[in-house]
Amino acid sequence: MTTATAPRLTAKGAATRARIVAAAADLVLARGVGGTSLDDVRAGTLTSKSQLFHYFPGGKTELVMAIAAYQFERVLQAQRPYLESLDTWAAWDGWRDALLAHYGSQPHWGCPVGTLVSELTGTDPVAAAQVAGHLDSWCGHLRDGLRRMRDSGLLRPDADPDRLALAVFASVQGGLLLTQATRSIEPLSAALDAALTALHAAAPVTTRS
Amino acid sequence: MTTATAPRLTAKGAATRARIVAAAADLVLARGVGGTSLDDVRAGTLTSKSQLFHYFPGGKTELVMAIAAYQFERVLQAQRPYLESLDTWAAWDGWRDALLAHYGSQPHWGCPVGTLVSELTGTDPVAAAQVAGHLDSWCGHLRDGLRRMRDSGLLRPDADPDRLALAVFASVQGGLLLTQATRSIEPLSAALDAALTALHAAAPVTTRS
DNA sequence: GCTAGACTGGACCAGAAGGTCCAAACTTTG
DNA sequence: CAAAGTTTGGACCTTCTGGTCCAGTCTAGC
Repeated sequence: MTTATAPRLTAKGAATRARIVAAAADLVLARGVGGTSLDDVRAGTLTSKSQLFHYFPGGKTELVMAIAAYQFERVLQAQRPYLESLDTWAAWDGWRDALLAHYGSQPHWGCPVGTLVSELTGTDPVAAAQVAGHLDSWCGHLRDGLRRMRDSGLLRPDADPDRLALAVFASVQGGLLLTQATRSIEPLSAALDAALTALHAAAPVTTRS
Repeated sequence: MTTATAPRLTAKGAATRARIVAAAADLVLARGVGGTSLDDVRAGTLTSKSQLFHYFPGGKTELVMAIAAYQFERVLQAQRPYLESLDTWAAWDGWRDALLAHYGSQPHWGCPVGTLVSELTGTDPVAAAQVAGHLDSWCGHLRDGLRRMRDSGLLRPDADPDRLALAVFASVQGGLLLTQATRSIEPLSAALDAALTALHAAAPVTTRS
């Protein structure tokens, strides 16, 4: 739904659209949805108002959704290839390092997807729910990894992968929120370490990484 | 700074001001700062525009700061008396339950302070930093408790209370973010459990709650 | 090379938002 | 009770914002 994107796109059109999304994503990341006007986007992309509505007939909402998808993809990319195969303790460590490296090197802090959801729930619950789907998909990768680890005996049979995944993901999001608030990577680092510690606590006593 | 509140307040004036803050706090909690106009506040409090600027000469920014302080106090209240004496494992369990009970019973989800910081950083970094001070103060209580626990031997001497506090607090904030996104208390519950598990992992092997 | 359709520029609009102002009503206090 | 100061109402202003419209330009395919 809300997928009534422009009639058809030429190569040039697709490029322009991509340019708009990329630039707008940075603006929104830095200043939030409410703090970014379409005029800001226009100025930042050297386009005109009509182009914005040509490529995003749904207006600002549709643009924001496109930004969310773009940022989500970007964040997933930063966690590859670990995210898809969180089957071993080593993979989790690699994942942790990749996350820290990614967010530590960014000029802006905070999770591009999490902040969007937080801001949108108040003004546009429908859009927020859709963006929240990305969060769930992200969390799903953690969940899948933990399930496989339980099946392979790396976690105790009585461990609850769903709940653990939720907890680890909450640590990531919370760490990023504090990272944004304090302008330091330290909270994310501490949160990830503690989350992995909690994960290890669900391993059989015989195992140890 | 930014403390140039109205000249002097009569009892009646103080009551009006309090009424404005309380009602505006609910509005902002439900719809966000950007989603709440001064006209909304005016309508929701049965006041006039001039009163808003009479009690908050700094305009919307000052009102938002007052809301932040109000919500912060409210959240602390919900964690009392545990928050001030997180010296024992039992206190941590009580704190956990108090948090879950508080947020589970609220009509709106999400942390009133955390979401404010997240939204303000983009538009008003100065105000955001001030509100972030509340978060730090909150986290400070956790930190102090953990320090005392290390001193009393409930945590291993090599445990890092500051880092652990940061991690637990990140779990709370992240859990609340997901709680807001999924409209379920489950993420907060899972996050708190995992955080406490990580805390227990920093206890001497002889101790066990 | 011509036509249909995509692409672009920018003027324009209606409404909302934050904020100002002034005059009236009420309280306090000497 | 009268002056000084607080409290309240609401009209008004300016700027910004998302969104519309139309007229021109470019591009692809016949």
